[in-house]
Amino acid sequence: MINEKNSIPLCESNCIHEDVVNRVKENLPDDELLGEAADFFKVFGDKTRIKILLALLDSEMCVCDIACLLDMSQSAISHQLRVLKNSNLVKNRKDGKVVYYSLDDEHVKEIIGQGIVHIRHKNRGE
Amino acid sequence: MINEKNSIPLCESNCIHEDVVNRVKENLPDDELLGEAADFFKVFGDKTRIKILLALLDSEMCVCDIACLLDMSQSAISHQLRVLKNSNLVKNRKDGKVVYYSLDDEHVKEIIGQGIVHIRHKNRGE
DNA sequence: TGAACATATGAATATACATTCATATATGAT
DNA sequence: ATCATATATGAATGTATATTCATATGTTCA
Repeated sequence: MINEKNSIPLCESNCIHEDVVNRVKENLPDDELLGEAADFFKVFGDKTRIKILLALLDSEMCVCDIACLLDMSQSAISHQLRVLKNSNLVKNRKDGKVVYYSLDDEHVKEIIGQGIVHIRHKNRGE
Repeated sequence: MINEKNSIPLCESNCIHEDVVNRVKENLPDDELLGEAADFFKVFGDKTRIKILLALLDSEMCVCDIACLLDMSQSAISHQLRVLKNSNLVKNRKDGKVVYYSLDDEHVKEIIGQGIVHIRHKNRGE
């Protein structure tokens, strides 16, 4: 069935509030930036990585120690450290056989902090 | 081959820097809280959801308009809104057939803002 | 009551990704 | 040079999840 001109807007083809949609559309940051933002938060969306970041907030650590701390395999930790490094959240230095990782972003603490604030707020409310 | 007593600590079974590991272990928040924090950030780790949140930062919107804005199906948006609602990031009100969604967390703006700051900083540096 | 419509939802599918396993690389010690 | 060790990495696997599709629910209007 074809929509006639001046018919009541259908949801599938038209917006109900076209003015709102147009205004919001103009204000949205560009798509690529939003994709990068999503990828950034995705990094924090894993318990193992959160733990690694919090651990490094305390002090630099080698792969081996992180694996020991979290009771996980060296390989798993190494893979995750690569993710964190690709996201520019950690950096590393090599000392002989040992590779030490440390934070490379001064915002990590605040970001995780805000997440925890949200949780506490939410847990209190319900 | 069995490790003898007093042998040099092996990475797989022992930590290299036991003191550091022990100190960090004491300072780590409890496991459940970290899991919730990870789940919280996971919600931000999706481009569609980031867009929805940013849109709602501007004004409340109905499902239909959000679908129109993002050029996605009503069903996909509805599913994502449920995720956002379960995370207490959005709330809704019903007006006849139409359901309007709006933000339910005053931190959303700052959290996404920090993500974008990180991206810009990173993109500048390389 | 029945038709049109806005939204919600369960199942299916396709894709992303975390961990494991096996192995490669690099460094230090003997 | 050989061996032990610390880390990195590619492939495989299992699990999580984003979207689609079909359909259910709830509301308005005639």
